[in-house]
Amino acid sequence: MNTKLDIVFSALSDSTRRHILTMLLEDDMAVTDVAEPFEMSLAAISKHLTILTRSGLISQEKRGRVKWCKLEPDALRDASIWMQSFGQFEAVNLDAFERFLERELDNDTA
Amino acid sequence: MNTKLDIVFSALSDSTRRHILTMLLEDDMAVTDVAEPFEMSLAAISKHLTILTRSGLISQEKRGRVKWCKLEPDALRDASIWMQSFGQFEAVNLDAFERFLERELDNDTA
DNA sequence: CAATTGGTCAACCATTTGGTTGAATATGGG
DNA sequence: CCCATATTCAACCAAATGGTTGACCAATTG
Repeated sequence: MNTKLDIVFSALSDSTRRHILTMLLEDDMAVTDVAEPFEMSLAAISKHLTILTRSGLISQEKRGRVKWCKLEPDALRDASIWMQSFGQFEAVNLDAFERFLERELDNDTA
Repeated sequence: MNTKLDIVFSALSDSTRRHILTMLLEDDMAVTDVAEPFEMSLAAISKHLTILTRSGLISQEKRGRVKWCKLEPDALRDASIWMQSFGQFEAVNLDAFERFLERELDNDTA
């Protein structure tokens, strides 16, 4: 069985893809620009973006010859609910989160 | 690179393993009892439990010849923080969660 | 001790994953 | 029209994943 939850968690289990998601927090981006900071082929990034799209975590829209990638944070909803249940986590502290993100971007870049 | 977050999300991306986690919400269980409801070999479940242990989501302790499995919800903390950032989800509603879990257990069993 | 129970290990297998490269397909600009 | 740009496709590859079976080891019980 391959539920939505499988697909979302599996999409999140790769640090390149998580890094892409954090980049898209800033703004929508074209595929080529998403690929720029990574040391891997454009085709590889294109595949990652396909996986993210299948998971619903981003959407892609072609305008002219560029394909724009847009974060779709609602896709995390069910997964987040599933997870929170196990720990009853308090609401997230945004300062702590920014520090966390910096750490993530330093340690976790492809 | 294979960060902690990779390992946790990857552990969560399998519905058998998520089902095991929900079983362990009830109580600690022996490996054989964890395996009982699944239509797969004990060895397969043993592997899943190893993956969950490596991820920190559960711990295992051998007492006599029985190995007890225990949920370790703290392991979800960083992952949950990471996820919440993308949606600023409100604190989880426990009733909604119970409905969600029932759905999960009905649809998502191995 | 012998037999049973609980669990893992090892070897194997099919499928998926994450990457590569080179060709192909739009689309836009001069 | 021709060329450059943006992106995907196709074929390939190595490694990881999720499962199987049978042998194995450890602990309990009769």
